[in-house]
Amino acid sequence: MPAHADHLTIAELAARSGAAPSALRYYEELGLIAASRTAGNQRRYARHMLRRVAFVKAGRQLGLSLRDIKLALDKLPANKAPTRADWSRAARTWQAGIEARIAELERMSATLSSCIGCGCLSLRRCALYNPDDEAASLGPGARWLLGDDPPG
Amino acid sequence: MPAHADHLTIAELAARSGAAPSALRYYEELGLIAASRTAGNQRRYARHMLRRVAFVKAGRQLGLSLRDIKLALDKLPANKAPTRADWSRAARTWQAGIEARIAELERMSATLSSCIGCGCLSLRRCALYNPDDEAASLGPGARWLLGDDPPG
DNA sequence: AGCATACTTCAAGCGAACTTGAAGATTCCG
DNA sequence: CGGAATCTTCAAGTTCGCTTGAAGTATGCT
Repeated sequence: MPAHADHLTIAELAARSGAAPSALRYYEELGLIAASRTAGNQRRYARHMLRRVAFVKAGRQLGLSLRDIKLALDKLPANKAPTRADWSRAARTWQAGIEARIAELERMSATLSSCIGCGCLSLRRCALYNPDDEAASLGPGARWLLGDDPPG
Repeated sequence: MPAHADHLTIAELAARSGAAPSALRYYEELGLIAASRTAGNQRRYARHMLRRVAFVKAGRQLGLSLRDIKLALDKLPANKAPTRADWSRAARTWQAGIEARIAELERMSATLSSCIGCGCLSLRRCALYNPDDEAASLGPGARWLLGDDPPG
């Protein structure tokens, strides 16, 4: 079952991408990748599909849903090998998101370590040792730890 | 249905924590939070449970599973208000993980921007424009983008 | 041509994290 | 004490991202 010239069988694509065959079929079902078919209805993948699968895995690693990944993939040509510029555009889609996520984690990390390091002197900002009544006074309460702004 | 003195009804805890009542019951089922009961079997939460719920939400925000969050929560006293030191210990559990995740995202971000910025001169390290054959030569292929080390 | 291996579809299952709905009990304001 | 609003349990449903299995077909070496 070695691949003919420039096409990969599903097992080959699976082996090289690190995604299971069942996952690849699922991705196809969702429209993230595509395959041509042999006379006998078996999938054959163009080599550039490998890159699409890598892109999917990268996105998953970033915590993106397949739906979001598809949005990025939809911007590049489906049936011919994307150019370097195509991939650049797709990758750029994610830069802002990654940076935002990093900033969020750093904020979280700072919040947690201020609780740890300072003995919680800054009660107004300490989500975990914030007196309940103070948290309650903010309305929905303690929500600001989770994305909203702290109260001042 | 305002809360008696120092206990919260499930709706009150929900409103103040931002978690749905159904989620709170689910958390209880998993042992992340606990409640006492009225004579008529309704839940009443001690105020410090608000902090536990905030901790759960913080963990979810970090991308942790409820199972992992439980592991952290299990280290602090279940039925009395944890001390500042207790919370510090619990929060410290997550510091390393957050930092690792930040590092991972930064690595990812760098990989993607090298693809974008440099015109993919560094083909050996560019996951998205890596020639297929090179990726294939690494065995399972392109996996290093996703957590393993790059090949050199 | 024979035969092992790999492929196909389709339906069902799974685990995580909840939500929804039904049927019934409780709480508490007036 | 009446009754609306809230609570209870329990079972089932939902979305996501797959995996598993059954039943049947194709591929490709010898």
